[in-house]
Amino acid sequence: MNAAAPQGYDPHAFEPFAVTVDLAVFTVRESRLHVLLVERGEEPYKGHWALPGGFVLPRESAGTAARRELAEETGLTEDAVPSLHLEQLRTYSEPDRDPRMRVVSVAYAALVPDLPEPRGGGDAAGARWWDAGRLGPLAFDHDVILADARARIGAKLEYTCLATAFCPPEFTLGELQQVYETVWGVELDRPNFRRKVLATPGFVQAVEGPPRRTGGRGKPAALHRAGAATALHPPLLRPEGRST
Amino acid sequence: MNAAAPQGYDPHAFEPFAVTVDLAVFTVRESRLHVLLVERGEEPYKGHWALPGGFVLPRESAGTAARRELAEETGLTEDAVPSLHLEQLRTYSEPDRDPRMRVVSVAYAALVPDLPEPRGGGDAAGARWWDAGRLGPLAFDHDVILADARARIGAKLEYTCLATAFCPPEFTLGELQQVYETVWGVELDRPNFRRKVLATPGFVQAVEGPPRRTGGRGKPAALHRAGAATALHPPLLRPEGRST
DNA sequence: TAAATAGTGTCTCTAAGACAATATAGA
DNA sequence: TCTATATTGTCTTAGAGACACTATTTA
Repeated sequence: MNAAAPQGYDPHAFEPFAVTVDLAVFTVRESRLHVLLVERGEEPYKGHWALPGGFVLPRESAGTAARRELAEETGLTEDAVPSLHLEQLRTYSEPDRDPRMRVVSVAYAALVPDLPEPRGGGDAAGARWWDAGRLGPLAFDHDVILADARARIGAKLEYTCLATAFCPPEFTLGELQQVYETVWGVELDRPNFRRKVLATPGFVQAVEGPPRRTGGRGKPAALHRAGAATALHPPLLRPEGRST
Repeated sequence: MNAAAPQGYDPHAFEPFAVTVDLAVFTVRESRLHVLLVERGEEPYKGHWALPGGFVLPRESAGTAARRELAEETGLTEDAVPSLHLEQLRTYSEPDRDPRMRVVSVAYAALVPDLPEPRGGGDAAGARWWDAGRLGPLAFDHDVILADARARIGAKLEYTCLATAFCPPEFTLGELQQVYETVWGVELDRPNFRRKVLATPGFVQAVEGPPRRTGGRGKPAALHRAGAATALHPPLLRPEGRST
């Protein structure tokens, strides 16, 4: 953008680039990784499912557009959305990724706790959660975006405290472990997981009041909140470097 | 890009988005991290230094544009460029990041071995290497992009075999260690570094022929090539989690 | 009681950190 | 010789993996 424009370049003369955002919104539901998809009502890919997203408006950054879309698609209240984890993934710009026109899409990954089914605020009329392990082909290049998003999230669980973003404000260590096991597709040893989490300062903080909560019929578990730490040193490496 | 366009949206009616790439090209020179910058000859930021970059052409992907710019700016031959490490960093899209028009820029980081001063093939007339630790403010938001790029590269040295991308085809373990020390800004214990690198299958492979090379006046070191591995399991963590 | 989940303790082993000692070059 | 770099080896310690055992709930 600092180099001279190509000879004779005039931004208005070329077919312009459209810039959009696409969102891979993940949650953990019933021990399965789920992703929020919307059904396309128009060609191309009519009837296929796609990642939610939309145009970046003329005075918006891509990040702002992504947060706006996230609020619209999840139907969450204004004050709940800013606390959700949303991170830029990468940008997809193959010339023919959309047959209608030249569209460059900035992809984002969002992590949310288990939410009710979306009641579309905007375009999300046909939005629902899908088991990320049982998806047919998605519209456009969204299979690739989704795979990249899963890989990124799985990797970040190793060296960040991101897993708490999947949990409600108060959670048990068992629930936190479920997040790791679900995203990584492995089983972890409970005592060792517990030792690691508690040994990392700021990962979680115990909720002092002795209230406890049951997960079914065993012993109630102590509740925790997300701590202030964001990085995990040393990391919590997934067994054998499998990537699902 | 799947949601309906905003009411009355016509791609030609709005001020269009321009899409560019910006490159943070790094090398290690004389034990210092260097970055390739170009001097701006026009307003805005005339006389300031900036990351090399340019427009994404109508039939190009951003990745293709980045590789094209990398070839132009480094002045390398066609066959040398494809082997260089080039990775997408993230996209910068604040509405006012360029005062002239709406420009969305996809940033890339490139790692190259120590190269001669660039003799500009194209727009790179005023291109040169700068010590990344002694930079004045750059044009546009390029300080932010550069900082993000350094952080990413430093982090990736921990869990990938990327460091070899800074080295010539054959290198000594001391040179490889220099890469880590320079990028991280720390000193590492030589025997331990050596043990770790050699214990990671596929990180480096010894060059069998007993040719050796001197770095000054000590004992000559054995030569190695980059191996086939890309990931580092377990990672080579930087001491104390400092981020320079 | 049995079954299920939460939590504690312990042993082992890998690998990283510290650092001594040896090897081979140039000045 | 001395100095500088490369290379090998050893001791210690932090932390992960495996797993036995105890605690507290519901059925």
